[in-house]
Amino acid sequence: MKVTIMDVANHANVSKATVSRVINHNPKVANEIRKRVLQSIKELGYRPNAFARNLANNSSNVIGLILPDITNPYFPVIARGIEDAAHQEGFSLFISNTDNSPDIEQEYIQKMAGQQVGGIILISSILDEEKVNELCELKIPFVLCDRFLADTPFDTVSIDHYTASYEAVLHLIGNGHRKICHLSGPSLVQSAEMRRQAYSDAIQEHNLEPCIRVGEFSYESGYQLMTSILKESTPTAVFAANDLMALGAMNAIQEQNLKIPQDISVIGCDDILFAQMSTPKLSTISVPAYQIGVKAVGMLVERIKGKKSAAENLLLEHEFIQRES
Amino acid sequence: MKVTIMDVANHANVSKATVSRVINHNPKVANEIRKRVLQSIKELGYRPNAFARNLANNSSNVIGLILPDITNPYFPVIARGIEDAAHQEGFSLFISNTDNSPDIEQEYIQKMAGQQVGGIILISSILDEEKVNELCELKIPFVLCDRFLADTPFDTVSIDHYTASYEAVLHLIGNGHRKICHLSGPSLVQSAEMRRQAYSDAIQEHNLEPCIRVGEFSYESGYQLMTSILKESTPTAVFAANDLMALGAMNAIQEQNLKIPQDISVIGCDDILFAQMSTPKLSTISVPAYQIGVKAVGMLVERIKGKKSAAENLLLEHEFIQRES
DNA sequence: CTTTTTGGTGAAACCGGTTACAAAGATTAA
DNA sequence: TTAATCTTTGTAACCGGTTTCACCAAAAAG
Repeated sequence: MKVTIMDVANHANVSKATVSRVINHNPKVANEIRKRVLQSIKELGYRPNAFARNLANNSSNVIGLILPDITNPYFPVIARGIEDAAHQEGFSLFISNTDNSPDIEQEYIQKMAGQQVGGIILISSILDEEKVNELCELKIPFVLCDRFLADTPFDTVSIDHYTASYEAVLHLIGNGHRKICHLSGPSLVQSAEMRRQAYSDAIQEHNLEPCIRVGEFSYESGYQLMTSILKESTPTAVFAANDLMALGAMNAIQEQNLKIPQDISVIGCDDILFAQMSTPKLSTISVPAYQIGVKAVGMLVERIKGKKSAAENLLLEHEFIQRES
Repeated sequence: MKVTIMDVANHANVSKATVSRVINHNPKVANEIRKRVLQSIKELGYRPNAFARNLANNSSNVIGLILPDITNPYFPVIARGIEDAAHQEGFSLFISNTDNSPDIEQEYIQKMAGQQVGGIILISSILDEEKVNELCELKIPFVLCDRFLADTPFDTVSIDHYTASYEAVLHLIGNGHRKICHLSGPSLVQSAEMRRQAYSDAIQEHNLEPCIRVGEFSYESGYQLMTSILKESTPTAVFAANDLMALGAMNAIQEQNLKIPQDISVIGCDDILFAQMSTPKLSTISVPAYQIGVKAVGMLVERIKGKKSAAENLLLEHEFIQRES
């Protein structure tokens, strides 16, 4: 049988109120009694029931994390940052994968809301106006991470995808490349959209020929898109929307016995662990994923505690990392 | 203000009991009234309070996952399997990283137990007798995943690390290798221990010279161990305790301008995503990580529902995957 | 030596649900 | 027509905590 606060109270010969006070470090409990209660708690192996507690003070110490796919190497780093920060703040972490499906995303948000999470960190696939309104109606704190609409009423943390990508493409152009392709992510994903836009703008401003292929944020997709490109022509550089695609593209390029970077340069984005393990090592845009997670929790907790009013839009620093590709 | 069951009851002109019945799909509610209640729920945007619910029926629909590090590419796959299966079964998922620290592990187990999780899936770093006893006293269902002591009172899911590793080493020996090194994981981690043992046994049985280096389950560690080995001598094959180490070792080997597999063969373990992306592609032991996760949830849920008595020890099939290394 | 203040404690209400039980109305059997 | 039964609904107790408030004893003040 479970031991309840009542058992402790009886065992220590006090009322449940007193036990509760001891648990919550309420200072106005006589030292002697406090000791007795603590002793009883030990002896009985009492653990307060979190449900009852949360119910009584109408608060929750869990936050939810909804992301596309923990299996994609970019996200575990964010997740880790979130988890570490959350535990630091005394929160537990729910986690859910959406596979970029708006329906699943919706379902999980509802589910978490129903589970009384204190707030949700959302790395959303697709957030349109309508969706945002729905979220507002849930009356739950949200922090949007990594990707989102320009004008949301929520707190956000991310990097400046546009500028980062723009710089990367500029870097290629500066190195004399004139035929630069872009492997883009799913057309509805905001971050993919911004990278694509940055690429287009940079290309246009230099009067170059754009070449965009849209696929998934995966290794296979990168491989396939690149293979299909190589069937038609041979660019001198590729800018991929993320490292996984870049790695896939590299594989496709090498299969055609082309040399990287001599024949084709490749730039990725995210700087996942494996960017530095590939041969040649992948040049990429480094994203402070762990920090994004940490900051997201910081903002969310502030909002949960009601310390914030206006929505904050935080952009962290990115960095172009020149490696061997 | 939050909408409670009472608000709904008033709005629909019934008692809270009836509303509760409607929510729980209790069949004995008149159709007309059911409709009215459902209507009110919609209109008021009512969401039942999970804390109150769990408190009332003294049950929890969340399970906890404690693992070493979600950032290690092997674990997200297990985690994904767990998450998918958990949601399928109507459970939510808590997640925590221990970094292989027994203390942190202990802390998180306590925390989850205090959060009233229905059960815990533990991918534990170190589980000795004493620790196991502590877990037993928590009176919470546990499923041990991937690594554990031989004789635990808990359900377990894993592969046969020993046999898998033994076969891999045998494979190398069969290919004529006589100088085979082993890069091992942390000395206290059970799975590392079993792989090491399998290596030792296979080597001894063929009267070969063992060569074991102990490190971390990381890329850097693999790199360093291999570098130090190469300073002393040049083996013809390396069996690494996981793919990350194998990849690190490959990097070290290639830096010395040695060819894989011509000069040195490398075998890893886990078959992480990047095993197939490296050049050359890494030969490895494929572990059904996703399935491990799924099975773990299955067993845990059965136990939570009290459908099991004896502890079950499940071993899933592994497979040696011959690639290019 | 009263009177007021202070500090510590317990009784009871409350958080938002679930559920055993009683009761009322409708239906069926006698 | 009346008794027996079955449905459907409401009342109230309960889950395990937190917290307000009243109360009492001891200390401080008058």
